[in-house]
Amino acid sequence: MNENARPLRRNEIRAQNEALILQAAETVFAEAGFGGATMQLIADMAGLPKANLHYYFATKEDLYRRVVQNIFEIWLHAADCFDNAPGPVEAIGAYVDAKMEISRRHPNGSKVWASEVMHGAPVIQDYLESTLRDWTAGRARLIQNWIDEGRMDPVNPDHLLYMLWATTQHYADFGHQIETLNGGAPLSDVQWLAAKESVKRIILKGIGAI
Amino acid sequence: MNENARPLRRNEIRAQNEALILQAAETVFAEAGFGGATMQLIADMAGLPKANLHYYFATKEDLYRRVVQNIFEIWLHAADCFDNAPGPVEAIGAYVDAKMEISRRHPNGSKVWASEVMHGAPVIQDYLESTLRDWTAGRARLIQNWIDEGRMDPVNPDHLLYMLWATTQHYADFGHQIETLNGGAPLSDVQWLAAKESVKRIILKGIGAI
DNA sequence: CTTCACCTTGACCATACGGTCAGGAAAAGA
DNA sequence: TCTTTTCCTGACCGTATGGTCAAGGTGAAG
Repeated sequence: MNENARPLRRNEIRAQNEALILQAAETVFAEAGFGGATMQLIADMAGLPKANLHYYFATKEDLYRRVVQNIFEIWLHAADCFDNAPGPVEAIGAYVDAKMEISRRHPNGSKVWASEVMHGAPVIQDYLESTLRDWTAGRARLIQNWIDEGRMDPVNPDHLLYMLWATTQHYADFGHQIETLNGGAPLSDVQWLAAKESVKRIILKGIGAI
Repeated sequence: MNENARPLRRNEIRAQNEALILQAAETVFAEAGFGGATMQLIADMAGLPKANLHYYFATKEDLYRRVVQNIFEIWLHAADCFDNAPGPVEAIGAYVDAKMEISRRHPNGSKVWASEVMHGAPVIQDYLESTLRDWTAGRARLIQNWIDEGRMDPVNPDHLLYMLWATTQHYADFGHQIETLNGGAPLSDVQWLAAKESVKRIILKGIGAI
């Protein structure tokens, strides 16, 4: 860090180090889980002494909480495309694209999120009960409208949303399994495109939107 | 354990205690992850002293390995319905039913499996590369045959399989999230049925099998 | 230059964890 | 009955972990 000679300003130091730590923490938490992650490992990966981590983040849980919150932001943001779309084909298509892109670009974030939820969401239960619940209810209403307008089959909106989450996040959370089945190589650009198209095609046709 | 007075025979003792420990271990590993789980916690949940765990399972990793292997057995067994079915509708329908039932009856097992894969499959990598790869290749060939016979759309068999895994396992791995969005209550019998039918309907229609 | 607030870090601490072991209890076999 | 094998467990050990702290370094403000 700070390879060039220019001394860093205060704000830069703080911002840069926090980002560095959060990045390293996301990786380590994703690879080892909360319990398996150690502050020492995160510190090594960030290239800082362990004590410095505790200067910026008081406890391991604080650090973890920040990591999870960051992911939740990204996660929610992906849903914007859902709102400004004229109909189910565009909305769901764009949503799948966005979430697949997240799975590809932020696989570690997705894993941390999955791990957190799997362990009973000890840290972000309140988010689930407020923000996520509201978001889900709103999108379910949107879907119901499309159904009422005859633009898609009468499917259960909740289960459709679960299906969208499941299929897209699977490519991040189970990326290692997919990679192994792909002969040990990560999916290529072409394969990612095929995955996206597969998911979109099957779901959109499955709900009678195309 | 051994509530009635009858003394247990050797074989019974061993079998009973191993089962007790494996059951407790599955729960704890699912709730806390490998790193977060402690032998003490597993021992408490099994109602045995910690030293007794190490009598039956030498190390924490041995115990974990056994838990994961048990799950893999169940997982693979669910695939039997795939083989003896006359066509895609029956095969995929039965497979979804079976996997949804596993998600409902063995949510902890599914979580441990997911956790293991998410962390790079340190313990069961060889299974992925042998048994699972073979299984997947065989099923993909089956699907390709159905496509060639014009019994379903020309979809990518691998991505279809991923979709089946993702959607069904989601109900176990993200069960807590679903429960929260369901007002804090577990899915009822009716809701589980609706979930199954939703998944089957969308996928089967989505691949042009119905 | 001086002062002050912020940043850095090696050394340290208490605790909790995985694992060991010796010695006793209980069942199986003779 | 006596012997052998298996099972049980409290007490213990070395280590690794999350977290603390005091002392020193460094950019900003006057």
